[in-house]
Amino acid sequence: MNFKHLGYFWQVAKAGGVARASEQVHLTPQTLSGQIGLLETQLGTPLFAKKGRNLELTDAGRVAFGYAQEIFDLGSELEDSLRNYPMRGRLIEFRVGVADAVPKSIAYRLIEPATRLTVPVRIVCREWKLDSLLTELAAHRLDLVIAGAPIPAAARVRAYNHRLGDSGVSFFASPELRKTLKRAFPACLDGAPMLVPGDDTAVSTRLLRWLDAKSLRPRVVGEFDDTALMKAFGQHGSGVFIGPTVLESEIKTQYGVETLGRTREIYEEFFAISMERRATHPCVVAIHESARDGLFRTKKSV
Amino acid sequence: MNFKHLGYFWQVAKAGGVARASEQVHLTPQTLSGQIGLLETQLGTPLFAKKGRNLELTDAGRVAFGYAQEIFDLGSELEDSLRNYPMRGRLIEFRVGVADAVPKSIAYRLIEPATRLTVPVRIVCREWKLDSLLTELAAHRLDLVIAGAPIPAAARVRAYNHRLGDSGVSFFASPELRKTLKRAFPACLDGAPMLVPGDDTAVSTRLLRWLDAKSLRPRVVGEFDDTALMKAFGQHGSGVFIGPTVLESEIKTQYGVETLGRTREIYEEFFAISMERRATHPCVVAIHESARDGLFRTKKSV
DNA sequence: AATTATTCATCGAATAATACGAAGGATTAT
DNA sequence: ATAATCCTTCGTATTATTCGATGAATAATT
Repeated sequence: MNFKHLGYFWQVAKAGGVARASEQVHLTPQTLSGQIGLLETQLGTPLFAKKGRNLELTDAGRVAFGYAQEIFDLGSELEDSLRNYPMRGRLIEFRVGVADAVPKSIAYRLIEPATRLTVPVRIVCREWKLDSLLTELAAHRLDLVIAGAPIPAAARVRAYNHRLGDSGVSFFASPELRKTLKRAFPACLDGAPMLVPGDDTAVSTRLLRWLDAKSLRPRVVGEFDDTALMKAFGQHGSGVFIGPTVLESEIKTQYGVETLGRTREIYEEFFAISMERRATHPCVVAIHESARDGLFRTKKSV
Repeated sequence: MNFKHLGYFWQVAKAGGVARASEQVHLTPQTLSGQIGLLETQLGTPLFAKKGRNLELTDAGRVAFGYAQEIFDLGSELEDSLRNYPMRGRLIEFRVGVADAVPKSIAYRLIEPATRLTVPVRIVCREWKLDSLLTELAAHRLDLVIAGAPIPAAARVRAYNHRLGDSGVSFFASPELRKTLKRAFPACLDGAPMLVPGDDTAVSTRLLRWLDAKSLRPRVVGEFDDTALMKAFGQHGSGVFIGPTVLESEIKTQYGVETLGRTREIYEEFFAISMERRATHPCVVAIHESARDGLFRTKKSV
């Protein structure tokens, strides 16, 4: 794939003709025509067809143009990102927002790779409702937002989602509460006291739908926006609660609770939301790389 | 942005050194070294740092590598797509699946551009539950799936979502039913008979949450997987029903119903799901292009 | 129907980018 | 210490690209 040829093709397609493009690029028409010809023979299919005295993209040309558009957009984005890159040795600030529905321990695991850069980093962590964080992100007062759901379409913000990972959920109960449950999982949930996440979270929707599908009707004794608070109530036996399976052993030891069961039919997803299509901030790059390499898979879980 | 330089940088980063890369690319080390040096001066930041007698990516280098990876992936994907492109003149088959929750008229508007290619096209339309369609897609028996929601994470299919557009929803009622409603919108919905979409659709979740937030409690007299059937019931006054605002005038004339009101707080989204990250099938390209150019915005609506 | 102004395609000559060999500095292994 | 790797710098040779001139096709104008 010769990217120089592709670049000329892209310019000509944008300009709508060899002549117009040649002015913009400061090259002669015959150069462009020749280079595009080379690209066409290399790809084995014509990209332009004559329409009157103008050129028009063929269907294959339209496919190629779509790719070219994306490729050169990425190229100039790369240039922008690195042109004024922070000098090495200077302190880098990384401002990250965490939606309050995301478990703290998950947030830590996701963000932690950002602290392991070669350059010194100062992390500024902000926790809030997702829509407030997105506003801050749009105003460039945040570099990244960690959330449990992609950007809602209602929030008219031009930002990009990057799926970092997911996890099934486990059901937990304090030892005393567990003794009161007679039946096996998941039947034991029917009529059991239960703590659920706030109703504007994705996982609460999935949980309620799952319970409904299984005809299980627990008594909902509490609804929490903050999962840490929910676990604290659960620790003292207020009710059964759920948490990501990847944190199962951690939750058990930290809160002294036991696992009732687990399912992959309910799941939590985690997203990094940023203004650029691709990461430019070194900390964001580190987070993405780490997530891609199986943040959760490496641990013995799921 | 010199893509040749970037390509060498990419090769060297992958191979983990100039020497190893030089063997794979059949070039001498000093060539690679020099070309990368040019890239670095052009970008104004070093991409590699010496680590012992080896090279290591700098933070900026990692950013660049991420971009390069994506760029060259796209490049080879483009080559694959066009290398054995269907000969022009031959009949092209386009197999598209439509999730049954998507309104027919929306599906038509989304798919219609695919029929306007220069080459003759035969469209094979399949309508079914989303998960069945995704299975067909994964088996390459479908080229594209049109759905009202992105791929659920539960469906472990490697596919790509492309958001085609969205619309707010309008509330409709037959003239007779409307006369029985005394209050203004949206208060009139309280206690009114209502027809709702099936409970596994995204819009039904948003509708119920919206009603709940406004403390409106309609009598749900019917639940429909197929929106066309829902509208048929609504036509005869069985209950209030919703539809995308972009179809408002069409629904009014076709079913002889009247608009109670509309909101953007409830919305429907439409997605094209395909196996490739970018479209290669000419029909898919046409659909994407048309959607990007504002499929809904051009019509007088929203 | 002939004219004019576009447009793209083709051909050798000029130019700029790229690749290589030789030599040198730096780091690790023997 | 000495050899083996590895990356870099320099000057030159090769290659690919670009250009001007020319020809052929198309569509609007006279």
